[in-house]
Amino acid sequence: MNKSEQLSDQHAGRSPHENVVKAESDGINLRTIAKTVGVHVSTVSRVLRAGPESAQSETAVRVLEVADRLGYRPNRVAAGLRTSSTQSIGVVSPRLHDVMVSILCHSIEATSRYSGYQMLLSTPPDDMGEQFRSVEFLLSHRVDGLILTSLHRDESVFVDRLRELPIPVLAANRHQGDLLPSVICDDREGGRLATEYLINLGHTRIGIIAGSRHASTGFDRLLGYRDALNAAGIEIDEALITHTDFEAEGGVIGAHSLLSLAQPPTAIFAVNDMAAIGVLGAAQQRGLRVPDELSVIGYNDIPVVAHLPIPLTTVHSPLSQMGEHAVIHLLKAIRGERPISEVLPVSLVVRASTAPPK
Amino acid sequence: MNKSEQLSDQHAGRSPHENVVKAESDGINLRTIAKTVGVHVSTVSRVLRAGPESAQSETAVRVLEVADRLGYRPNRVAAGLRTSSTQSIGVVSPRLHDVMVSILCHSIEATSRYSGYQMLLSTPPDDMGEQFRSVEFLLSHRVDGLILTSLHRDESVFVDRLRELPIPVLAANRHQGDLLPSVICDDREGGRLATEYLINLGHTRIGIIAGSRHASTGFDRLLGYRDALNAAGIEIDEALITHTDFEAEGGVIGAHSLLSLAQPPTAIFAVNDMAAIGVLGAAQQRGLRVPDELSVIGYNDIPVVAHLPIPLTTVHSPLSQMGEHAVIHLLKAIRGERPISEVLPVSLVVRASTAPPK
DNA sequence: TTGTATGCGTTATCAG
DNA sequence: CTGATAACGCATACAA
Repeated sequence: MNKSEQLSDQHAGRSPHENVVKAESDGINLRTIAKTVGVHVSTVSRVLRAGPESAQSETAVRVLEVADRLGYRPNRVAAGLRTSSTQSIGVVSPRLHDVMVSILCHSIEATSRYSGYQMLLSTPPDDMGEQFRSVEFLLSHRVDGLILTSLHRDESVFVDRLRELPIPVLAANRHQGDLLPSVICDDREGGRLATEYLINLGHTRIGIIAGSRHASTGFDRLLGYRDALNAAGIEIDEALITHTDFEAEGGVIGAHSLLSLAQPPTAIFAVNDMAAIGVLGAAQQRGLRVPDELSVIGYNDIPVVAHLPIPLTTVHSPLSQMGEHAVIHLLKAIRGERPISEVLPVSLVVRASTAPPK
Repeated sequence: MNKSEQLSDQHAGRSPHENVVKAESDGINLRTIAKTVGVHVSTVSRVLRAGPESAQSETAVRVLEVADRLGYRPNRVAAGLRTSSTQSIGVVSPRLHDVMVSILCHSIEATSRYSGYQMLLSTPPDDMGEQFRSVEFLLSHRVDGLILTSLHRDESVFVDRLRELPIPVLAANRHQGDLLPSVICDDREGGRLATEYLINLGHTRIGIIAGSRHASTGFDRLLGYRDALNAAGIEIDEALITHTDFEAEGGVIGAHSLLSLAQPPTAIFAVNDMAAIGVLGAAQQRGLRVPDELSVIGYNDIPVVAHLPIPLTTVHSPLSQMGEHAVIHLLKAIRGERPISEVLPVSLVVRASTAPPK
């Protein structure tokens, strides 16, 4: 598809002479080719842009051949200035160190690259002010569209500003009601699934570590938790609901706080896997055997949890699919289509960290 | 430092009128400002480029004020075309889903952004052919420099091509001898430290899961392993050396293969933490208690391993520092300084997964 | 099918 | 200190 990509093989078995050519290749542009072939720049531009398959004329073939030989690499910066399309998308994604986030970004990048787009990634601190600075930064690089993976709830000021931008903006992972088109996983249903499973095992006192208050993911999973308890006719004890961050440390702290209650829970639902790992650690510290004395359930199904000494029961979020779909939707919006939202289905993965209460 | 960043606050409490202005701000460029103020474009360019602190003349102040009011965002694409410097760096980093890699990229991005540079990230499959395609792709976007975090050993063809590029190229994490400047951690010393510690505990049969053969990290850590055994006068049993990938799955497989030996090891050194987690899982499956019946030591000290039910003894690699220094060195090279290499010191972190053999 | 001319937004050079 | 002009590399409307 892209000229320069196809050319890359050319250099594999090159002769000393071609080496010299290559050394000069920094400055190979349309004009160089035009001069070499003896045609006008615009002709070269047209031929190269049409691609090898549609090389009808004699000149076209010569142009392609010379471009190949000189190792021409199109200058997307110049093209971008002219067409005001840089073939790049900006991604604002705090907390890249979180596996869940890095898997998402991995997928976003792979899908973009496959579509001929370059990802410009910014991973600022997780507050909307910093995120908006990243947006401004990416905008100055004239990205064609934006994906934000870490929106905050109730920050309509920033969302309003995002909506005013001259390029399509898409939310992934976390959403903002209907204010921005989004591709997310069905967090509410996932929270319900996890809680319902624990209830079916016989648990009635179920603690939840609900993550950061500003994340729609944790918020929606908590809604699902309430849904399941309500459906089962179990009264909700607000003391069993605790908020922390999404790190293992938060899981440790949250678990200790829950397990120190007068009537401690027999099961804990952590709304992300890292926190669940922290819960496992806290249980160990308190001499509680998992799952016999405490059931633990996580969320997201990051790869490591299947390989823990006690493999974790968790809710599987299709993270790669979420990234892929986010890019697909964004590219459609860039091409002028009306952006649409999507909610991806999740599923429960039962492993060894859950059992009936004793 | 950057104009547009400072301006972002302007819109926080804007009036309806300014809203209208903002809606048109897509097309705000130097010419717009020049026309509004009544000066020439080049004047505007100079003033804006000089910054607010050096606003001497009356005109300069007016220009700045208008730029502010109109919400001017400099077009780095256009500037890049003119100056042939896009204020961006390309990063080729396969395996972004690996926490170790994502922490490194997180740090690279943060340092770049802090320095006014944008990171263009590509995370292709981990083979040099794909990586070189990514390089070509980034080159077409005219990045000012490149960082590669996943070089392969003995692929001098590709390294030669990298050396011929018209921009500075730096290796991070993995190196290629002295062929490319690099910022890495002291993997050989880390491997030695880990092995020496096990030897001092009394272990003599120490298995090693050495990762992929093409990674200098695993290779160097294996060298350190040999160093320590040699120094202790322990003969090296090649049967105790196994190669897998860097995933938990590989650790499981490697551990089972080692523990099935006629004379199984009493300790296993996995050259990365995820593999070590896999070893813990395999031990569990075989009913081996860690650390009493099997000592396990990992590598890198990714955050999760401190919170495992059996906190992992491991070698701490300064990953964030590595990313930071890589960017600093690369930016120096971009400014024309001679690129230098660096080897960062590592340290042993003793936790609960290691003990004397029974 | 090919050539001509123009402009994308910015910066740099030079003259005033 | 400011203004005029050209150029970066490419794409396109238009004319031939």
